[in-house]
Amino acid sequence: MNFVEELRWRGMLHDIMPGTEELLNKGMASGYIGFDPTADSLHVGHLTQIMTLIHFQRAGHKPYALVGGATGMVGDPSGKSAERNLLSEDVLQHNLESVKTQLQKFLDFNTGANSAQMVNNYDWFKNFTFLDFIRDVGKHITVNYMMAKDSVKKRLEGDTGMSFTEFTYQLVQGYDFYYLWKNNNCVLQMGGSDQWGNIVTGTEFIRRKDGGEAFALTTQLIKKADGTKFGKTESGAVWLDPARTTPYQFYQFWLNTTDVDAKAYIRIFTLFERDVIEALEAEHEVAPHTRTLQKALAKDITIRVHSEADYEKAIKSSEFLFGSTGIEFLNELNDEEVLGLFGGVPNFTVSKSELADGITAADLLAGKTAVFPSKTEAKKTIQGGGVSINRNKIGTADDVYNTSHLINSKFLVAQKGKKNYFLIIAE
RNA sequence: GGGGGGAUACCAGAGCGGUCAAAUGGGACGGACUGUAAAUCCGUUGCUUCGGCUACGAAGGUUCGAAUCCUUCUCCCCCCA
Repeated sequence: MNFVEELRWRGMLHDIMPGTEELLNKGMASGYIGFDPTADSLHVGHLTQIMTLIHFQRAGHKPYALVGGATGMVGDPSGKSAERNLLSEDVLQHNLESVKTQLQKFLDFNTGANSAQMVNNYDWFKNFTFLDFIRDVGKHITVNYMMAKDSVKKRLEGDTGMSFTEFTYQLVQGYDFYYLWKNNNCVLQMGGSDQWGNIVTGTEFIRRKDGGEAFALTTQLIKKADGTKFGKTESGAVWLDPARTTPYQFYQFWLNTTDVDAKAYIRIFTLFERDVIEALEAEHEVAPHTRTLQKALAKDITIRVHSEADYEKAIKSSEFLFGSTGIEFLNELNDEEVLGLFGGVPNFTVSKSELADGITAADLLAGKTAVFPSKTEAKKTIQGGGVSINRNKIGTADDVYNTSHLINSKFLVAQKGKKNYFLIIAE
């Protein structure tokens, strides 16, 4: 398998330094991608980079996943219009551990010569003094060169300015590349297209300091066909951590992909071979309403990020919530089964005795639970016909609900819009 | 150091003494249509016990009345040195 060719047909390749492909075709090479621990979980936006590393390893090369214990302390200005707040060290440490654990799931760390390896740039930066850094690193790169970078230029032209700290980021990342090149024979750094500048600072530094040669490859920034940002939902980013985004929500996110995007995503986020993908597309073309692509996409990613069992559960929940099964179906289930079915759905608990006295819809959804952030908003949405309880549209915000509405004398199923379900448990 | 401009809701951006909870656009959310798609159209977009309450960078002041005028402060941008 030819790594670059693979990225190319999948539409993932953005930019590649001349000579990179030739080098990789010569035999096993080492390459890396860095992940800064800005949160304690990766999100779907990171998935492209993860896939790139996976392809890299599958093509017989040795992938390094770098976690940015050091770079995370500085803050990458790329793509950011304003200075960011620094994270405290203990938050960073916590994030680092979480991100490491997540990354470990995707690569093979025990496959002989091209086993994946995890490195943390804090290890080589922690004892690097400021004076040593400006003498050994800063001296080789001119400020003129650094200012010409897009990430810097934009901030200098903009009206928010940029701190020296963020300005330095590219040198810190550049040194990472040098370090891995020198000590681990790592000749290629990969990343999203916004990383091109930072990566090239690295290859430039390697050239100027040691006269060495290193390469760069970037992948397309994933965008939706309508130009909006990929990986966001109503409730924010879509995380890989099941505690932040449940497997059901994760599955739903992919299932809701538009037709146009699904064609691109199936290539980027799954490992299906070309003919398999083309067959799926053909099938989708004939009967788009069955959403073949979305289902295949959602299934594959959910299984790889979570598990087969999580996928099965997500499917069961989805089939019930969006299928033709009536709400009465719940009567046939015991409490455990109901909770399982709604496992991925946000749930709230209300006191049964309070419910016995009757609670208005507005109070129930905005006071006793957090389906809505305020009663006003709950009322407005109810007025607009956007809220249901037990699949029945709520007429007015003053409608009263009591224990007689409970399913299995325990549950209420609330819906905000068509797609957002909430389980209210009375106990 | 000197001079000038600015800070308004999620964002952009009007308003420049009352009729302003604040135009307009975007975004977001909801509805109709549909395939849990796209496009389109429609509605909502500070909180509320529906009496009001809190809001236009912060704090004071003038006024019957301030987002709008005055004072001080904070922050940002531009030009000159």
